[in-house]
Amino acid sequence: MTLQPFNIGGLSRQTGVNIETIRYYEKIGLLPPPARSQGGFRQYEDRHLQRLRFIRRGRDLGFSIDSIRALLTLAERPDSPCEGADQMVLLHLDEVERKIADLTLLRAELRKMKNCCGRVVAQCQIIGSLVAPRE
Amino acid sequence: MTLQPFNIGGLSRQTGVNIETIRYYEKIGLLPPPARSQGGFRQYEDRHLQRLRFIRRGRDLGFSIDSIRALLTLAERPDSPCEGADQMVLLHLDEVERKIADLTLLRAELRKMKNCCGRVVAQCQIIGSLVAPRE
DNA sequence: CGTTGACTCTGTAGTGGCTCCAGGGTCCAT
DNA sequence: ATGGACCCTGGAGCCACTACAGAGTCAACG
Repeated sequence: MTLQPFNIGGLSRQTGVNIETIRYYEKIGLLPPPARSQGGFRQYEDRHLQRLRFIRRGRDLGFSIDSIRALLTLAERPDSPCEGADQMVLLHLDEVERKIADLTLLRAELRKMKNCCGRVVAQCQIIGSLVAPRE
Repeated sequence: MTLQPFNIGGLSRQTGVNIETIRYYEKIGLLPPPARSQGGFRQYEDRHLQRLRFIRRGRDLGFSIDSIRALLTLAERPDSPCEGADQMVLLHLDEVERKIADLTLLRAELRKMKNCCGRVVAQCQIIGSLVAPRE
């Protein structure tokens, strides 16, 4: 538990979130604006730290800003049903699985392409398969 | 072999590339500007079709616009050595493999998260793991 | 008390690769 | 001559940041 408020740099170090990104999150209303010092420096408290860690973790898991916004709203109402969260995870999981499938196909294509002729472009398999894909 | 020049809509249909995207490719110098009709319509020829198909295929394979530019330059010089193309494919393959690995980890995390409690947010595993990740 | 140097502020613009739109002009078949 | 499909340009918007300029603040040291 941090008792003293800290600057944006401290918050950045404690969360691994870029300073510019923190300010950006404030601008788009994801992180509440903190108090300011007399000179105008942002003074963060523990609640900001908690919230930013939540956001960071959500981003690391690949959730969009909008999804995180929804998850934060949910998290703030401990008595509300959590189907919404469940749905979002399932949706996102689907998306991730689709991406993995796509990239796996891509990888296969690229593996077919490599092992180039080693000579000149005219015989090059890579260029060739871009001009007309091998079936 | 198409003999008559065709409009942007025709080029779009033959390649599956959006009209707006075609104009964008022209603007960034990826597709050479075609002749124009008296009224100012773009009139494409076979070489544009070939080139755009190459671009499309490169994009489908996940290459960046810059990489495609380089590959096109290579493709235009049939006598040049094709190490460059080889390098680019290998680099891109590495990247794709890294992405697959990342997404696979992500998928595992998301699978751990799902099967939510089915009740309220206070006991919700999803929200919980965003607040403090399970180890 | 003054200076130094690390830190922070605001506002704006840029990234990639498109996509969308408004407000107009063109083309061609009827 | 007209209708409807097509096309034009220029600019803004998308996502989630990132980079920068030019200025101001803070705290420790001498």
